[in-house]
Amino acid sequence: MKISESKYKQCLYFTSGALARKVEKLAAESWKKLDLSPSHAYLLMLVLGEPGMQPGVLSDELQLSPSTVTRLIEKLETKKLVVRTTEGKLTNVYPTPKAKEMHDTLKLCVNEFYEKYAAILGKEESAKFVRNMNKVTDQLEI
Amino acid sequence: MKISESKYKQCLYFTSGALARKVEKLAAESWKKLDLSPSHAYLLMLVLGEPGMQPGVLSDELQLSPSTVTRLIEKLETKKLVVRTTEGKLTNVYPTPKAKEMHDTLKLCVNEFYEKYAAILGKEESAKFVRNMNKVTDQLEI
DNA sequence: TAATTTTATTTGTATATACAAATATTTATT
DNA sequence: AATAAATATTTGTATATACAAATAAAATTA
Repeated sequence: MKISESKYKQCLYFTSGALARKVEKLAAESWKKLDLSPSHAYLLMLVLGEPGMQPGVLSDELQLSPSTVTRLIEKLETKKLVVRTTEGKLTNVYPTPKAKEMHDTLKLCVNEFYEKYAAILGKEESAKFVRNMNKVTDQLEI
Repeated sequence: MKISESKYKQCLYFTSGALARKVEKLAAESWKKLDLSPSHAYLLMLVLGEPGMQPGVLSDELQLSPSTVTRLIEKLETKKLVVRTTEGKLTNVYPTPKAKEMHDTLKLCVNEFYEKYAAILGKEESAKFVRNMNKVTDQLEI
């Protein structure tokens, strides 16, 4: 059943949830070849772009709670993709050589994902839609 | 940090996830007084509206996987809000008297939630936005 | 009618996520 | 300097969600 046929099609809760789950699935496909979930992949890319980035900053950038970020980092650590160093109350997260080797492939995956949805929604359309979602999300900030 | 300041602000994955989490939080507030999560509340309202509704139909309406619907029903069962009867391969889900007593309050909660986001986003704006999200979600159907 | 396929539902298991509390460190205040 | 407050991170625990496999029943086909 399409969401536009559901009884709750006018409800923001359902609509945003359903969209996120569908996008999640689409994104997951793009990173499956690297055996990473989208969240892990995005975190890793942030760390590759700025080695030593701290959990708090990652949490801000990823719009995820600090505890979630810790959990994501832990998993990437077991995969030997990042290492943590602690000095005082601060933690720095660094990519391993193994992660660095993956950098180009990661970029390709981002691009593949982008091309996939842009092909369906249209480049301009999807860009506009994303901007609109950001606006709404920021407005809902309490 | 606002999502519009994040490095991934142009990414559909992040954008849709962040929005859904924020909306989830907003919705959860509205149902907290009934000690229900939004998903449980919506499922319950479907069952109240059409007693005997089957898990498969609920799964369709809620845009959730069948197994997730089973889990939601199980929880509502332990709260004595629904009961299941099985005949053959079909299952029917019925609201209990306790659930029926809650019906009006549930409707109020839906309304409160709606008013809350409509006040922030504007009635027309939010309706348009929701329609647009549905369109995108349906397009992403694979 | 027997065998096969399809359909409906549940179960086992895994995941991402968050809240609240705990820990540890730094900064500010008195 | 000692105490208090703020900050950064992690841990314990709980949740919603889904996939894949299992179960069971109904519908179709041979």
